[in-house]
Order: sequence, then C-alpha cells, then structure tokens
Amino acid sequence: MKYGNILAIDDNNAILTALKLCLGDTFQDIITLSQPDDILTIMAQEEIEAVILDMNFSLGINTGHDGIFWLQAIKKHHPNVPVILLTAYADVQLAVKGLKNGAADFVTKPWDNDELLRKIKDAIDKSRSLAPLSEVEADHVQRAIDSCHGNLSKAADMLGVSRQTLYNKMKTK
Amino acid sequence: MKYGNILAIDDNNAILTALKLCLGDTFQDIITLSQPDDILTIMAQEEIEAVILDMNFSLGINTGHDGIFWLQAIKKHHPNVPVILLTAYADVQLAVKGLKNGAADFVTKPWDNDELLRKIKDAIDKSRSLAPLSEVEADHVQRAIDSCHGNLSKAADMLGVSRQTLYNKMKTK
DNA sequence: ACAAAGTGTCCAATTTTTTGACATTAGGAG
DNA sequence: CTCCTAATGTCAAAAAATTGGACACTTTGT
Repeated sequence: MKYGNILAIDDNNAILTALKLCLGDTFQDIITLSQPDDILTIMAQEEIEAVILDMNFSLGINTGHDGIFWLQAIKKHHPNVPVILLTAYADVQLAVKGLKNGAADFVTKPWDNDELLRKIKDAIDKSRSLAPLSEVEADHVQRAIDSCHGNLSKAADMLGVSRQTLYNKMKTK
Repeated sequence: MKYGNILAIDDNNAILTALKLCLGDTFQDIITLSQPDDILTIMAQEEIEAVILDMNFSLGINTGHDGIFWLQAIKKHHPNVPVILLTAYADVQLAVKGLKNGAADFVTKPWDNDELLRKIKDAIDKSRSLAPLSEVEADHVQRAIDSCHGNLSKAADMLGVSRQTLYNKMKTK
C-alpha cells in the first residue's frame, strides 16, 4: 500500500528541501510550510497523512512553546493524524511535553534519514490500523474496573452505564 | 481526597530513602523494591496507585532496556496504573521510548521534589478520572471516520459495526 | 453487631443494533 | 462519454442490548 501526503513545517528552507529529498520517493507529496500559521488551512484542504513539525520558530527562543501550541491545534482538529516533532536540541523536557500532548514521535536534528522514514511509516501504519469499537470498549471497561479496584457499582457509574450493562460487557469479553 | 500507595523501584537504597522522605507525607505508604523481579507480585497483593521506576538496573549498562521491559510488564497487567520513569541520564531516546510504551512521565535525577510530587499527583488524578464509555466511543468513531477520509462504509467496517449503527452514533454525538 | 454499600440474579419496558432492501449519487476505467 | 462499481441516504422488521426496579444475600467499616 502506498503512503499519502506529508506536511512539513520548518522556518529553515534548507531543512524543508532536505526533507523533500529524503521523503520524496516514499510519499505521494511533501507539502512544506516555512511558518505554521497556515497548517490548519492546508490540512482542511489536503488529505495529510502525517505532519513533521519543527519546534523552534521564534528565532532565539528555543522553549518549543510555539511548537506545542501548534501540536495541540493539530491534534484538536485531527486527533488521528500523527505528528512527528523535530528539534535542534535534545531537550528531554520538551520531548516529554510533546509526547504527552499527543505527538507520535520525537526526532532531533541532524536526523538519520532511515530512522526518520521508519518513524513516519510506523506512525502512519499505527494510525491506519484502528481497533474495532468493541475492543476499545472492552479495554476502557477493564480500566474502569481496575481503577475502582473491582467495585463494579462505582465502575458502572464512572462509565455512565447501568450495573447490568457492565455485567454484560464483562461476559461478552 | 487522599492518595494511596506508591511503589518505587531503584537499585540504589539511598534513592529509595530519599523518595520515602519526599513522598511520605502525601501518600499512604511508599513501598520500595531494590530489584524489579517482585513488582508484579507486589502489585497483585497491594493496591498500588502509581509506580516510580528506575530505568538503569544492570550496573554499567545504561540502555534502559530492563526498565522498558518492566514498564511493559506493568502496563500489560495494570494499564491504568501510572508509571513515572526515573533516570540518571537525560536521554531523549529513552524518554521517547518510555512514553511510547505507556509511561505517564519521565523525570531525571537529581529530581526536584515539588516537581516529582506534582507529576505523580497529576498522573494519578488523570488515571482516576476516566471518561464515560459514550465519550470514548464517540472519540474513536470520529478517529475512524477521519482515518477513512469520510468514507462511512469503510469506517463502519473498520469499527466492526454496521453502517446504520455508525449513522446512529454520529447523530447521538 | 449494626448499618450502609455492594453483589448476583431476575423481569418487563424501552432503546439500539442488525439485517436486508431500495433508489439515488459519485468516481474510476475503458 | 458511458458503464460499472462503490457509497449514500433512507426505510422497515427482527434480534439484541440497555434500562430501572426489585429481591435476598454478602461484604465492609465503624
């Protein structure tokens, strides 16, 4: 199966060119942006399968604050589109913050082409293979029961279903 | 509301003592292990609300391999119990690997007591407040529809429900 | 030892899901 | 362009799941 379009955002055009060269053979199209403002517009128009997002925009400020903001914006509108974070600094704090905000992966510059390619592919493959609804449901039910330490009444209440329904879902599993 | 028991694993007893001092006032009990082998046994016996896991066991080997192994083991049996990773090295690779394997957070030694405390509390609060089943369902349905770029037939198939049911769930939302 | 909370099980009423069908509307291939 | 396939929107009846209430019993905590 073929891979679709990638959206890459970085304020350094050399990086964007390098990404195009590195990824051009594997993906249908590499759409690039040198500033993040149009990300959501593009994503509303084009079918984007994965996003590569640089974390440091405001020159000289390397907190990644802008990057996190845009990551959140992307995830809010397209929760199933994987976002791979790209940074110049191996900042653990930022990596953790990024992943906790829904990023699929985190890569530092300069990157290894094969590694980046593999990570993007993995993220897309994962986003494509969604679990059936019944599985997601069974999983969440189990978590609720665990969280209530086996108290089924509380678990049912937490899940917003009747106690009998919870019994059903437990058996069905 | 009060917080329950914490399980902390580290092969350095000084670290375990420091954790007890740091966390003792906030949590009911700080159970400590100097080697990971008994983690699952303990967790089957005691009600553990969060785990603090050191990532470097085999002396001299700092790949975090063992840590990831135990993280996976914990998550497999207790997917809803948050695991906070603790390491001596600010290793981005390891942090990313840990979070992708379900860790709730990642902290480097030496840690800031207030920060660690806050991160544990946050992780527990999050694990306690499970979304109602209907919300999880609606969320997953939306992801499937996105993933199929609006093709409802394929989305329904992917979710393992009939097309009409998908229509229902879309309206209900 | 008592009261409150939780369990397992049952029932009838209601709601949801399924299955199958049908006419209509895109989209792609020749 | 035209045909063919896939997808849509909608309907109806059968099957299945959910609900709310009830009951006797057990567990839990004070």
